[in-house]
Amino acid sequence: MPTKSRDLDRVDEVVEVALQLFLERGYDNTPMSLLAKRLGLTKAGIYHHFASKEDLLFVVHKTAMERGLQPVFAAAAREADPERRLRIFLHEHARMLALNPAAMLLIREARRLSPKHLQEIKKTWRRGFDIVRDAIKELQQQQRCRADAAPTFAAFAGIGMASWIAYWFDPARPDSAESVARTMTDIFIAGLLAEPIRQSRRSKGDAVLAAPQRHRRLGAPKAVGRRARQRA
Amino acid sequence: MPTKSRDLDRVDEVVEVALQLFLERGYDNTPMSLLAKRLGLTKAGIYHHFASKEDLLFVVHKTAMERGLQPVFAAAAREADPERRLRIFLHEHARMLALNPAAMLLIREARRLSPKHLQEIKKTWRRGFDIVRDAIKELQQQQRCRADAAPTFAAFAGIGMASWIAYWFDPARPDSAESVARTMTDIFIAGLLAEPIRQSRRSKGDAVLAAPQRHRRLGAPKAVGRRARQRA
DNA sequence: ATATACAGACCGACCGGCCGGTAGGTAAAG
DNA sequence: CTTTACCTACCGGCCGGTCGGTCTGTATAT
Repeated sequence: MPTKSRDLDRVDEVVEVALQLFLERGYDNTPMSLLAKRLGLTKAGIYHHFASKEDLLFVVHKTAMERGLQPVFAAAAREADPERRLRIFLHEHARMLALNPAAMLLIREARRLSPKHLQEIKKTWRRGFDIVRDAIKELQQQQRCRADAAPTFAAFAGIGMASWIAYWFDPARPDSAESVARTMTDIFIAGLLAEPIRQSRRSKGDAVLAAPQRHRRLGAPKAVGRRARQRA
Repeated sequence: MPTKSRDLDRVDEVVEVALQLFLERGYDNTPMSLLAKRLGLTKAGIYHHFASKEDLLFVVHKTAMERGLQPVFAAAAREADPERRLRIFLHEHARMLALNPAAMLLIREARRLSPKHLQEIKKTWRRGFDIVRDAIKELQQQQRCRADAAPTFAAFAGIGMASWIAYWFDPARPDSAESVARTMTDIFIAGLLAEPIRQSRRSKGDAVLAAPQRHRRLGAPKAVGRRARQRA
């Protein structure tokens, strides 16, 4: 007796399984036929609910954002003090990524979206970034943190630190999520609030860094070639 | 007069163009036929040099690691003092990712490698991670930095902060690479060396964080479903 | 110096299979 | 009788990979 409410669930069900599959195998490497099989229906059945594969990816993205990022933004926005706001954002962002690794889809598969859809998704990312950067700006205006760090770079540093969690955190150990989030937030905030100590301008450490080692971008490496060993 | 040396170059040439293409379009989304066209030869021509597409990806990976990561490791390994070693590693790592965005392939496409190849590539990543973690451990043993941070988490924090650069840095503005690297390194080292100030155990800021907001992992969101608007 | 022999680099044509997507029908609910 | 939610059957095209062969440069025997 599949009625109205049951049908609505179907769409969410597809999104849920697609999210999982795209996450495990990657969007490009996930055929619609496999998704259909996992759902116990056929490709045509899915295309009854979604106009295209890319459209499905977009809905998956929106769902993941709503579930993962939006609560983090909301928690931070409630706080007036910039230091605490920053702390809350980074802490919640880190914890979210540790506990909800599905958020990594937002990082990995965003570029498979059509330009128009990508733009919409990026708008949300931007909102989060602005929360962090503005908090840092406020702290600088109130002379409560180092002035030698460009807010944009510092913001990317904090967000990146936390975002990287998705790449290494073991979801089987959710107990340590809190500890990881705490450690990262503490280090970042402490580093941001610290005096720029620059230990005795031109120390030995700086000397090494002052000699900018060139990075080759193109050009011949030694000899990487490996002949094909087929039809042996 | 294409002689011996010219032929060896061919393999590198393929790797170079493949690197570029995999980076721009993604491994799964790059047909061998396109790669062939860019090189001015045919698919069969490529398969004369490489046993399979995955094999090519592996060689591309090895090349990118040799060119991007290895020099960073080497620069850090030369330094005896753990603080300066850490500083050099993070600084060079950040600068490398900003100036050589091709390194992002190592992050993005690693999981398309076969298990055996993936394992080998991961070994190199691990070496870099150990350099950072060990430096932090040394600093703790010498009581030169905060003892409340697990070296593993702190290491991931520092590396993540820098690695994230690949996602946002604009390669068209290479002048700011140095500044970005400097900012991130400064913040991280300062935060690591800082006293764990934990402002008055159980302050208001902590209270918010102490109420761990649950993250849904699965389950029904509000109503994300969008009927397909095809065959309108 | 010329004929012979071989090897590596490469091409045109092709294959089996999969992939995104669709046309047309069916069964059930309202 | 219409709408919704599917399914069966299929299409055109692309994709990784292969096969048989060709061309070119070089090494060797005479």
